[in-house]
Amino acid sequence: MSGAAETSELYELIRLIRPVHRRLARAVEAKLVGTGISVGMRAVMEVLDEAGATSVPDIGRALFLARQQIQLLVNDLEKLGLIGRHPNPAHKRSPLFALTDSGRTQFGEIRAGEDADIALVSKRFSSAEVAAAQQVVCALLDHFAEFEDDPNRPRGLE
Amino acid sequence: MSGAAETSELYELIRLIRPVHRRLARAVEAKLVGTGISVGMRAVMEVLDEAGATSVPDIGRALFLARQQIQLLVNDLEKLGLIGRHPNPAHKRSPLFALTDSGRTQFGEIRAGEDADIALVSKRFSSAEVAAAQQVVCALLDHFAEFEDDPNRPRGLE
DNA sequence: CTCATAATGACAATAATATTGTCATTATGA
DNA sequence: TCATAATGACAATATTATTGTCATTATGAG
Repeated sequence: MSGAAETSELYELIRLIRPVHRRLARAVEAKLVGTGISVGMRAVMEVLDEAGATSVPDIGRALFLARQQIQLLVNDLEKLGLIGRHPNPAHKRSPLFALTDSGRTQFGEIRAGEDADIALVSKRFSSAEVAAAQQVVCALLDHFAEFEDDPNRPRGLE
Repeated sequence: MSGAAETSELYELIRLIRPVHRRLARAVEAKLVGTGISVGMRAVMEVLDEAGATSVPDIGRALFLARQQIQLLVNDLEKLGLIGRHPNPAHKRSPLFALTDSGRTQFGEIRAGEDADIALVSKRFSSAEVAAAQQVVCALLDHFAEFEDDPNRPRGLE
């Protein structure tokens, strides 16, 4: 095993984050043209597909976004019939939202199209390389949470 | 060496990109408070620090941003005296911009502060791990360029 | 050299995303 | 019971990014 990485190596990785974020967003957007689904709406569908019925604030926490932002996306998704609301046993005013059959079908098609592209890249790398990338990026996410004034974080004593 | 990565592994990495981008931007921003320098202006300074005197369109290409965006940032940086213009032998109307002494000093201080944070993360990983991460993310950047309608790309025949 | 084409600065408008604020209502927990 | 936190709803704003236009200057093909 080689020694600790140089700071400059990680810095070069960080410099790639903004451009790659823009390009991924564009790629996702390109596959959504004509569906009436935005990138944000797709992100909410992703959470619901993975976690099942979820409240608006919890979706926000999963996506590191403010609940106000999520509320708008959820409203749009409900209008399109892609998600539906269900009683929340834990909170009378805050319903749970889950994908409808239509929503699940459409999201599956979207994901299948995306995976076709992702597979082209993933096959060029070993499992270990992708895993390392994920761990490093995840560490960045954790470390730089210190500057986050997350409006959704559960408030303890303060 | 293990075999090719699963698509799902790379997908999980991709899901981290947006949140980590936001957090890194916030972290950068936090260190710029009080300097009058924005994240965008800092990005331009980074290009000039690395590449030396550069024209506005070339800065845009380096950052994958439209020249119109760069022009605004460059105007602001010039007003602050952080960059200065120099004649461009290759183009009469398009001057080259370079960091002034003041700009170079300030950028150096900014980078030093950033590196202190980055070092805390980089020391947790091997050089090979960070290199793998960089290669994977770079491959994503390359691959998803297909959806890019880059307004700055040099036009060939079309 | 001439001329069509591309690049550039400048200005403008818009869109998309993200952030912040507020308030009435409902839950939660001490 | 009561102070505190969470939530939906509505609103405003900020930031970033994108797109459009036009006059001027370069560039390169012929």
